Amino acid sequence: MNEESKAPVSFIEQFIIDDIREGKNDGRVHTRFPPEPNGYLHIGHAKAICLDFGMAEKYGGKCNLRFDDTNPVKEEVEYIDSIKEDIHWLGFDWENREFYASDYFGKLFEFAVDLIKRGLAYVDDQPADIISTQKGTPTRPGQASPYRERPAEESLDLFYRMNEGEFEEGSRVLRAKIDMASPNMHMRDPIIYRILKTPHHRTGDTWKVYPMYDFAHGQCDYFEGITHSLCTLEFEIHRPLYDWLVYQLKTSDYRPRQIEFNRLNLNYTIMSKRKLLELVREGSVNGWDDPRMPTLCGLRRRGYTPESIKKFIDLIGYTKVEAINDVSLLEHAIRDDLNLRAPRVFGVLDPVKLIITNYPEAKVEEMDIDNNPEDPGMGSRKVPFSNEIYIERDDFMEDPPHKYFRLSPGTEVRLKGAYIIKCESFKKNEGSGLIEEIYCTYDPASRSGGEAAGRKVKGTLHWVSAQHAVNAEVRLYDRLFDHEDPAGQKEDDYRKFLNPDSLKILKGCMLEPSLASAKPSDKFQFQRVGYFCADLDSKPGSLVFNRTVSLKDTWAKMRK
RNA sequence: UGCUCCGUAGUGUAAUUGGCAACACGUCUGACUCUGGAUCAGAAGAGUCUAGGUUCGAGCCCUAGCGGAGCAACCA
Repeated sequence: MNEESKAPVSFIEQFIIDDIREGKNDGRVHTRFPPEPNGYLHIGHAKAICLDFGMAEKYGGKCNLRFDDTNPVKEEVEYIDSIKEDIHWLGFDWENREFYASDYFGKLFEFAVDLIKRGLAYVDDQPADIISTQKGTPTRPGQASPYRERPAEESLDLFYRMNEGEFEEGSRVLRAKIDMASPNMHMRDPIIYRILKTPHHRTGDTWKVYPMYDFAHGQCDYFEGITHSLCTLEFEIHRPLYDWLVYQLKTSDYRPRQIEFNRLNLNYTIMSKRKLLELVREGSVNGWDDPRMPTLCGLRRRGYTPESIKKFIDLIGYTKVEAINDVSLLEHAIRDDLNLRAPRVFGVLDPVKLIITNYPEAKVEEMDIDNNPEDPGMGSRKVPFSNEIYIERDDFMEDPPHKYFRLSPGTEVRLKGAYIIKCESFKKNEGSGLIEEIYCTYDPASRSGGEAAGRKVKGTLHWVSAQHAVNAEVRLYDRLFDHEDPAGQKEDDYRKFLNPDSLKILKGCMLEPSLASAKPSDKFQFQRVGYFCADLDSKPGSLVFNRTVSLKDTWAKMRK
């Protein structure tokens, strides 16, 4: 027996625990993740993936990957590979259980035939708008279709002919015969099969009729032996239909159970696949994997790790409350993760030249600097130091305000891993007001690790030797929208809230030479600045880094 | 004016058979630091949507309201 964890479990996990204890379905746990291949996975899907695969893993069960491909008009093969890649990236595996709803088209068709024979389904010859108005409204019961009592043999004949391609799309549908007066709209003789002549990406033109979601999902669960069918809240109202269909299908005591949880919402972004597609098509972002996108490929390119995403999802939990999560929690999760594993490096984003006037011009020293103070095991590296260096423009002020700990005329500051320097003078372009060069002297005895190294100074700066620096482009990403809930504004289109400053491209950034060999997706902490990762576009000689997330900055906060 | 679901600090979650409302993020202090950003310590912040009821005792149970979300695609 494993020792029980004391952490509280979600209501879903509690259901699973109870079901196991009661011996339901022989105590099996078998879940499924059922994406529709019509777009890229986003962090909201990650929440479902972590639950589906996570519960199976934790309770010794299995989780199937099942593509929900019942609508050939909307679905494309191109998405299938990206979906599989993203799930694997998160660290989950479905082994050989890669299924498709279309695998079951034959069995589903047979089941439909069976329902017709049992008088539980009928072909309706009416057009969509008539069927729709006959359905009534949530407050008013529906009316029976004139075809509702049509003989089974007639429906059967028509259904077969529908599938032969004899009838036009939209001319006839197959409906379950349930209850036109049900307070639940989904029980008012739902359409279960429609005619579609678009070829299917897997079954080609074998079929001319395709099952609707409601007629496929629960039955597929049943065919696969799924025990816990976990989905989002909006399917709650479908559950009676799910149960009704499974009841008609069942041949034993085994029953899959649908449980609904809240979807993931994040502030300052949108999660709708349709809108994300619009952003891509309209060029508001540079593709599905734009680092500003909440897609898994976007987050990956941005520098997020799978561990950080799982941690975040773990933190927000599963409930039935429609919640809007704060991005700062996501940012906390990635900082927390990268803090332990990202090597520290020096990168000057907005360089200004600093000349150490008493340091020999031709001299170069190799400074030994820790790769990660959080983890001595990560070792150290040599960083060249010389008389001309770059520091951050922000790190010098001609007229510093109170509590400014950085460099200004007459003050001292520590160059991280090197010497203490004192600003003696500076050169300013009188036209632009821009500082062009800063002149300092250094204290040779203050070298890190040296005899007088213990001397305290208020500030420590990062720096890069000018002659050794490698040039790079740095992309500063910020939230995609400047409104907390861009999609929730009734009056305004979400596009109105696109943040014009969501991407700032910096050229001519100066990085320490060790970064010259950085490979795409390598992650670093640019000390005092933030976490960065080499972009897919990065190549030796033309380096590109993405800012994943900035470090917390109390100075910046003080200035507000 | 139907049905279903949901209302706990700013945000997200806890509070296993009713027992002084807890944790994380965020915010604010302070300490420490060769990352102002790590870390550590501490603080503020809800009396659990409202009103009744049951009970010695209710966030948990009951009733009635109020508020929010979802449901009327040949989408999933």
